[in-house]
Amino acid sequence: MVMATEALIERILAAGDGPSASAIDALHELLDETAIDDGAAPKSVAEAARLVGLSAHTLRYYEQEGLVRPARNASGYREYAAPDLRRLVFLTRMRLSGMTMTDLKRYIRLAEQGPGTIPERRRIMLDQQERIRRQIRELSLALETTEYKIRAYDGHP
Amino acid sequence: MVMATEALIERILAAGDGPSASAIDALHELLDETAIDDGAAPKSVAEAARLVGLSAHTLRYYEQEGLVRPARNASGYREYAAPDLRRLVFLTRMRLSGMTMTDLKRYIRLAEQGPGTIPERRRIMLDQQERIRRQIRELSLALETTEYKIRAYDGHP
DNA sequence: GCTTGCCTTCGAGCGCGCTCGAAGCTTTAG
DNA sequence: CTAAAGCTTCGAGCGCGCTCGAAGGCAAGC
Repeated sequence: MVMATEALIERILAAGDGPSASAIDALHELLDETAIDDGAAPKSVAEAARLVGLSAHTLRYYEQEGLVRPARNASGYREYAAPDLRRLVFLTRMRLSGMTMTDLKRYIRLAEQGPGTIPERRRIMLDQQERIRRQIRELSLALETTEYKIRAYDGHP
Repeated sequence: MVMATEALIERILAAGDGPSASAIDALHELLDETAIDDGAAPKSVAEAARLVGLSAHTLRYYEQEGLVRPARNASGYREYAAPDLRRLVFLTRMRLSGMTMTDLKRYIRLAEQGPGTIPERRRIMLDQQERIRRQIRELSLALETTEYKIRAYDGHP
């Protein structure tokens, strides 16, 4: 299963057209969350926003919703350290995959309650995984449809 | 490219867990739009809605937005014939793949203006195709993340 | 003839996830 | 010393795509 997925990703990435300029693509360099350097200086809200391709406004909103709790410096400015950034990457991926704010808030709340909530968190991830698979199936169908239309427009019978 | 995508779809579908009960899955039986029988009696709004997994309310809304124009019977009831149903399947797939109502309206308007608009329609489909590919890449990344979490929860080091 | 259920139009409402702007403090550059 | 850029909080607003409810017409079964 894991192998099938990795092969799939390879295929899709190979089928792409080189490095893209999309803000979202920043995440592609962060495939492994541990790629975020623990030793680096903490990031400001704008830097963190750039990292995950969201706006600073949105990051503040996420904090307000309890999804992330960056430390503050002496002036009250947010400081996103490595664990905060890793969490942001996680949050962004889950949001992009269609997980709702409600579910994400529930998940983070559980995560902050310690290991006792692991079974429930595991369940949430399994459900989300199923939703993602269904979405990929839907997208594949839509992709086929565009291919069909384009072929027709290009005069293929 | 087409081959790579089809191989991809096969993999994903093979990785699934058999027939699902999701309303959206109705579309999977309609992979080929020509699978809709031209000879069959036209469908009511509720039947058409069931076919594509939307609500009757939504179908009326689509009509109001000019996306589809079913005929009416003597009592003013909508009658979705085969071409209308095919269009509904197309619309639903495009919506599920994240195409906006605005773009879809533009596309349909062009389609109703005849073959002169084919270059522009082709362009729209190419853009949509690119968007779908990016989405699949994002979803693959999210899928990996869920797999990573689940493995961690299952105690894999 | 009456009930049941599906159909019609219309306009208003809504949930989600941001998104923005105002008013003010801090830091940096010149 | 000043200006510019970036940070803070707060509350309001918004765009999308439905979603719903009211008020009434039509068709079929008892």
